[in-house]
Amino acid sequence: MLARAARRIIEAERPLLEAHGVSMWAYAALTLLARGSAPTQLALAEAMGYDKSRLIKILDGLEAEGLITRSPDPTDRRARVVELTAQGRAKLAAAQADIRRMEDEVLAELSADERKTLLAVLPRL
Amino acid sequence: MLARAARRIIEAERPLLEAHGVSMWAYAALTLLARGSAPTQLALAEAMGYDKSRLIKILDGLEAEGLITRSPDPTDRRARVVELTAQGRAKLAAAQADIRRMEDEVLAELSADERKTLLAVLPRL
DNA sequence: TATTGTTATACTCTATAACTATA
DNA sequence: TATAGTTATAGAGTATAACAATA
Repeated sequence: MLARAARRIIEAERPLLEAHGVSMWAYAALTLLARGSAPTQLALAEAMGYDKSRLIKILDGLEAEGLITRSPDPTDRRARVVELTAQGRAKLAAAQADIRRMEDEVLAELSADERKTLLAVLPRL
Repeated sequence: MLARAARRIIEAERPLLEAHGVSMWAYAALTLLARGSAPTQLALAEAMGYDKSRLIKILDGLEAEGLITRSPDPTDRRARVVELTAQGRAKLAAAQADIRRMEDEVLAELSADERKTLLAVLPRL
């Protein structure tokens, strides 16, 4: 049931993200970067539950579009600090607005109590 | 959040299913066949949200292991009726028991009310 | 002509191991 | 020697179209 619900949401997200020209994983990366809790590529990959080697081409694309910057970490020159640009923040905000709208439509199928419980429970699973 | 929760459950399922020698999609097929609501291969594929051409090798495997039978539909000789064998039912029951145990452990993290609401809400999403 | 099951093929996604540069 | 980022490659998963048999 979880997988089915997740697939439904992902399918609903796909056209919205495509309209903004970002893939699902790119969107996930932007979202986590906006939180600022994953400064380095490895930390970001782990936070996303993604592989560091697969993350590279995602970041390559985002960097080429000017949505993020990669700069060497002064305290450890092996590592690279990934940061959102102003464009990146704008793109994320625009995409998030569309997705929130879609999510609100889906959640409207539930009662207020159900919505509350679902949103409280999901992060704990 | 949905995708993350679904992934967690799927990861927890993987070793259990492997111990029984069935893949995730094979398990899904067995589960739907047990309900008897998807008699033909096409109906089964649609019920699983899977592609009919990908389903073939799943069924090939299940048939080779003696867990299902494929027989021509007398009313439409293009179609094949897929049915669980006694072995198939036994295999499914054994796997389901392990998975239910795992699910109970996960759900034990929630309160009774939360469990009830979650299980009522998920099928509707 | 359309549909069921099947096969083949191309394409994407994923996992793994190696390489570099730093530590 | 170990780690962060990168690259390359092989394998699994997926999508698509074509085909034979039947409707």
